[in-house]
Amino acid sequence: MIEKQLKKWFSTQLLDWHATQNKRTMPWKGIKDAYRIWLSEIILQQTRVQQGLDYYRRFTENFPNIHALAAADETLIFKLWEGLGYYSRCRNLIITAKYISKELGGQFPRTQEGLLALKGVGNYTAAAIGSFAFGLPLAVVDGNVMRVLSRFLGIKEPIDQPAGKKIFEQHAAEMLGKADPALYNQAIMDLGATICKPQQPDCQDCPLRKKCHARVHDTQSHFPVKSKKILQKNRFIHYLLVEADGSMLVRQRKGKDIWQDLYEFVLIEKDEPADEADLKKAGFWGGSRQKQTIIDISGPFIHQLTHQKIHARFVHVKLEKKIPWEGYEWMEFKKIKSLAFPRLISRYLDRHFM
DNA sequence: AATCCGGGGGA
DNA sequence: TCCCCAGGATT
Repeated sequence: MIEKQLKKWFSTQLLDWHATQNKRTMPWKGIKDAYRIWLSEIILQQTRVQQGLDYYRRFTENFPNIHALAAADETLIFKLWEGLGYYSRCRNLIITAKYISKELGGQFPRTQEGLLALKGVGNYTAAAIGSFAFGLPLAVVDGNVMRVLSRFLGIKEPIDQPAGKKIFEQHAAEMLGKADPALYNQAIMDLGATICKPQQPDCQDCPLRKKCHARVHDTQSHFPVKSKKILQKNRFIHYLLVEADGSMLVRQRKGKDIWQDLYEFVLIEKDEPADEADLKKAGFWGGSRQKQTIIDISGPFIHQLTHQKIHARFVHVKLEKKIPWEGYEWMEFKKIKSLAFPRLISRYLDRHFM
């Protein structure tokens, strides 16, 4: 149980800092439009504000309201999401837009349970939408909040385990300044992002420094505690860009692997990297084909993901005419430009094609 | 509870 | 390199 006095001091200091010192500005800050708040929160999941800004701008320009998004072409939505990562967010965005537009008449749920029922909306996002749009007394718990609270209260529960996460949610709910939940939530996240940073926090500028456990004990770097280390896998993928008559072979990725719903070219994955001689053999790509001209063989691209290190090479070949290719379809250049590709591929395309 | 899902930027 | 970002879904 946290002392009432301490909670009061915490939120008072926080809100005073927010009103007088906090210079952070963002397009969605302070607005009450649930659609735009939801959109910004989905974009910002595990994504830095700086990285999300342009995506937010493009989405709001193309889809000014929930009905516009619900009625939009999926391919275009994915194209606008291209490069942002975590593509299931985009899939869920589409599902939720249609659901709210068609089933709820365009009105967002105004309760925590209703918000949590939306695809792609978890505890954090439900609290964010609920407090920002509707003033519900729900405490947001994101990476910023857990860092601030772990340091201030000296909480050593690991933030990357469900049990620890629950502890933080309980503390966050208790600390929440209920007079203005939206303002409080905004303030604590901004403080975490600009002052109480992961490395080298600016404690001298922090309004909470006098009673901060980590500051008092000079143990800022010990918080928050994480228990797991991420295992990484190496993958060796080779893309054959088959061109004929102004078209190329592509397919949409399905299944549980990375890049679900995005497009790709003819994929050959091996346990080891292929050398240039392999890449020139038709057999490497699955059988003998008609006469082909190799236009380009790229050097290795390294593409680093959270759980995987991908080693990729591209081979661009030209055929005299289009032939069927199991699992892939021929698509004109013009249409290819409207498809969403993984960053790995779009980087190659930017450099060699479009 | 453990694991997976992207891409980028800062130290 | 490593860390971590306005997390959530799946297994």
